[in-house]
Amino acid sequence: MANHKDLCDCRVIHEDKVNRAIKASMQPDDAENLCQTFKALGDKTRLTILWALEQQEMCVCDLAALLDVTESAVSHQLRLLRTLRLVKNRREGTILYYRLADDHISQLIQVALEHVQEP
Amino acid sequence: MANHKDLCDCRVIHEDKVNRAIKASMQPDDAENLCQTFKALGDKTRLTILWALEQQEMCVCDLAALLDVTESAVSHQLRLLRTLRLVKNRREGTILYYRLADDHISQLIQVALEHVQEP
DNA sequence: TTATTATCTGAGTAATTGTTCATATATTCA
DNA sequence: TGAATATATGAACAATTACTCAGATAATAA
Repeated sequence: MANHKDLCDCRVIHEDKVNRAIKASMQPDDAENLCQTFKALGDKTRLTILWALEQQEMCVCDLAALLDVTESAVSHQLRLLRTLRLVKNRREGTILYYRLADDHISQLIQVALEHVQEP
Repeated sequence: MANHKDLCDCRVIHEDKVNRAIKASMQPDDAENLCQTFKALGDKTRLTILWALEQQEMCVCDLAALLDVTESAVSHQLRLLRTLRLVKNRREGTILYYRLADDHISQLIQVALEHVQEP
């Protein structure tokens, strides 16, 4: 992040704008979490997982079959998605069924879809 | 992506679920663009740029000052954001003022913020 | 035209990341 | 208890990526 104490080191055309932007900066924690969340969505495998889970809960090996990758790969990705609270699971015997954690994920995908489908 | 013709190669517990997920798959183009869009949002530099532009239009060198990186780095990132239609610019003399391309970007950040700030 | 300013671009590099493989854990059933 | 199944984990490798540096455009002003 910017070291805002020596702005003068670099060329600045509109110092007022820069200062306004600095004041409006996000909380570092929020910025970091936001970044991680979008990063999680920005991968084909994980996005496909989330899109599938939006319609129905699924287990690891079914997701692996859908994605045509190893179950290990899916498991690694699910751990990341769990950590970021994007998915939850429930156990039924030895099988873990994953589902979306809340409605925000659907919303994010929906808005982004609108964006990319815009003429 | 999955080669859906030889699902039998890998272990599947709920074939119906997998087939349903396959049927509900996104258009490959949409999936790709969606992925690129989220990937663009999933970077600290670009996210900071977008967050700043949500409040006011800014030029390259001001963004460089805000971020404390070279103008070249900002320019590279802005090119990516332009390609994905996340930002637009207008020229005033030699200066290019960048702004968000449409309201979707704000919405995406807003929803994601709600998610990460959830208790 | 030439000089200056603002931005862009290509190449090279260091850091990050997604995958597979091998192995470990956890739950169920005999 | 021990075997079988579903998932998780750690290490290692290949691919991607974000940055800096050096040099190229584009618009303005003298």
